[in-house]
Amino acid sequence: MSTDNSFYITTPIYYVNDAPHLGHAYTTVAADVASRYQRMKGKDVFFLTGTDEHGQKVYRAAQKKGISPQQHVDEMAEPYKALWKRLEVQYDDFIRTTEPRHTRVVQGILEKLLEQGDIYQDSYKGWYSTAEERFWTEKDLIDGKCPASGQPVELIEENNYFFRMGKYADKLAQWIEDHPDFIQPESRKNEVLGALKKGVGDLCITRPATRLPWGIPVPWDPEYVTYVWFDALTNYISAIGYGSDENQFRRHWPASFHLVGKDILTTHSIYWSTMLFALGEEPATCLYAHGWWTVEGNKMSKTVGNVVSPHLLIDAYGADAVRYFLLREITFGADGDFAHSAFLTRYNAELANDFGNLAHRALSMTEKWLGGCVPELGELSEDDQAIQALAKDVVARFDTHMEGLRYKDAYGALMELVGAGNKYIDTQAPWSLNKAGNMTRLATVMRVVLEICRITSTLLTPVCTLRGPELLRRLGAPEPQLTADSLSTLGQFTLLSAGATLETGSPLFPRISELPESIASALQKADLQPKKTTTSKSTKTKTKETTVSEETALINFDDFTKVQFRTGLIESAEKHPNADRLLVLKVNVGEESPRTIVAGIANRFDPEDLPGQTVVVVINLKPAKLRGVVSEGMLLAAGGGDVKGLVTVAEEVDPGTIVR
RNA sequence: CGCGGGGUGGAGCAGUCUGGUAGCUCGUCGGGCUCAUAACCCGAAGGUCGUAGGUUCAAAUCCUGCCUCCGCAUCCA
Repeated sequence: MSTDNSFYITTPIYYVNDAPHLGHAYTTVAADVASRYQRMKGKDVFFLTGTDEHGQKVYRAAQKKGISPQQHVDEMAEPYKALWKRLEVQYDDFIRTTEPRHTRVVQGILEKLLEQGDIYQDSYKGWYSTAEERFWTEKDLIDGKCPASGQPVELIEENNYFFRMGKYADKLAQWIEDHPDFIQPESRKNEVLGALKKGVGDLCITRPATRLPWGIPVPWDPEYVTYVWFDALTNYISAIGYGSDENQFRRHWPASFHLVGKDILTTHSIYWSTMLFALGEEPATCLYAHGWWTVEGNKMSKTVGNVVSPHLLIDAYGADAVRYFLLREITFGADGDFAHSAFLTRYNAELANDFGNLAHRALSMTEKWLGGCVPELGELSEDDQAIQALAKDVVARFDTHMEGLRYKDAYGALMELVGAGNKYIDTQAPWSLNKAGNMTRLATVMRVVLEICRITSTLLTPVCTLRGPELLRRLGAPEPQLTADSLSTLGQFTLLSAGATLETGSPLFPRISELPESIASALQKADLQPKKTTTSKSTKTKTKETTVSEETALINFDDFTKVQFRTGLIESAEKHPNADRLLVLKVNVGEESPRTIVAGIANRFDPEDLPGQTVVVVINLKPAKLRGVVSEGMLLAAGGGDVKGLVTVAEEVDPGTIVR
């Protein structure tokens, strides 16, 4: 059993084949801030992240590059480590699932579970697509073919090993009931309970090595390798010495928090918890599922994602600001939108105007009128006592919120103190005290403000890892080392040492008045309008975006003439019977009978609005079947994945007129 | 009947579990201050909390129906 002083927090291990993006950064920064805060409080912190390195995709990517899978994953793990460094992420360990210390543990667990009868062999039957190298269920198939490739599938029956997950389902349901804080946020709890109610079968945990050569071998049967979840989830204990260093393991387990994206909550709660039950261990204290970011109102995709590439953000705004925004902008657990305009607003309002400016005015007034040293704290007035009480209250509330990973609320509380500090300066009017020559009172007032800066920057240090300590240094305050006791004294106005030299310096968080050039051009490339703060809903959806982007490789005129365009008159349009985004159109292109054309424009157009419109059609495109309907051509439309308008002809022309 | 999340002053959100004067940030308007990063402080305008009904002394909050938006999945020739 871990001690009360232990704080063990994990991120998911990220799949090496993917490039790190904002989502990865979000989870990891959240874990980092929590662990830094707990470390500051004197907890025995262990912060684990890492990479998931097995599987078909990795194997194939390595083959493509002509290197060994191990070489490949060695290379691919680096971008993660590099990003964490730039983002000021301070993990205690970075586990990779190809490391012997991990594979050994997985194999050990397999053997243990086999021995106690929780693993058995059975046959697995399914439709296998050689082209896609994966199984499909009966209802996935389209016309009995592979839905992805259209290639034939075959019914394969193969033996595999199964974990008796179902055996532990009831225990898990009970555990969730008995531990109301186990799954956070609470709204997610019902999701998991719902999944449990639907029934939990056993889990297939192997694949034949012939098909999946890149995985952890099943120790007693070299014909098989361990399949993804069983391998990956085990990282949370293999990294802390399970099966090898009992003392270390007991010191940290059970983990305080597993941070996961909401998409992998169910697997984590069900697969992982039942695995732990089978091993005779408790699950983590809390499984926290956070939400997803959209970008400028759009879901993340490759192009859209570039707009918020973590490196781009760090270059443009710096790690402190990025970290702060991620945790401050949205409720941890809920979804949120990353809009650069919102970023600037948040940064300017809170870090630059409110906090940075508070520190700057405090330091420069003290320098100007009191010789640039920490002044003595005199007798406290009523106002002083009020703000002192607020400071203590804010520290306490901040702590409560941080313990529950309610970052937004924690920083909100901190901003209350900052606001109170600004107001305090205004009401005390130190400039008047200076003019009146009331230096004793002036000293006290400035001391109070400086102490507020100290308190704020101390609590901000876990998230603003650069400027937080920087301000403390300028205040002549030592690096914060809190203990459970000192947390209660942190809010007092007596911790700076009178007489210590202050350093005003340049503003800590300079205002950013314009969207950085790099961001603006990324937005343009991705064809995204930077959201204006005042844009109303109606204009947002109706605005026609005409930006043309994409540099395309040049083609010959000959190449161009290969594509035949004709005008086409839409005669009818109806919804695709089997796909939400598709419309099935009959289009007259000057031939005897109209063509059937399937178009992915259902998001934009209602079927009844289309008949009678003249559009431009590619007529010599190879017919293709889309969700069961053959499409004999293609409509031209403006917009990439997101259709914005059809290409039409201004003058009236007959159907079938050549377009070039 | 695929799964899930929303609809709260101009914008973005909190509050909904545990009914009881509707809150925060930004923006707008007016005023103040001058130490400061064109910043800070004060005040004001602006919402019958999507809609219809129900329960209740009392509903943003509980119940039922409906409308609507958005993710995921199938899918964008």
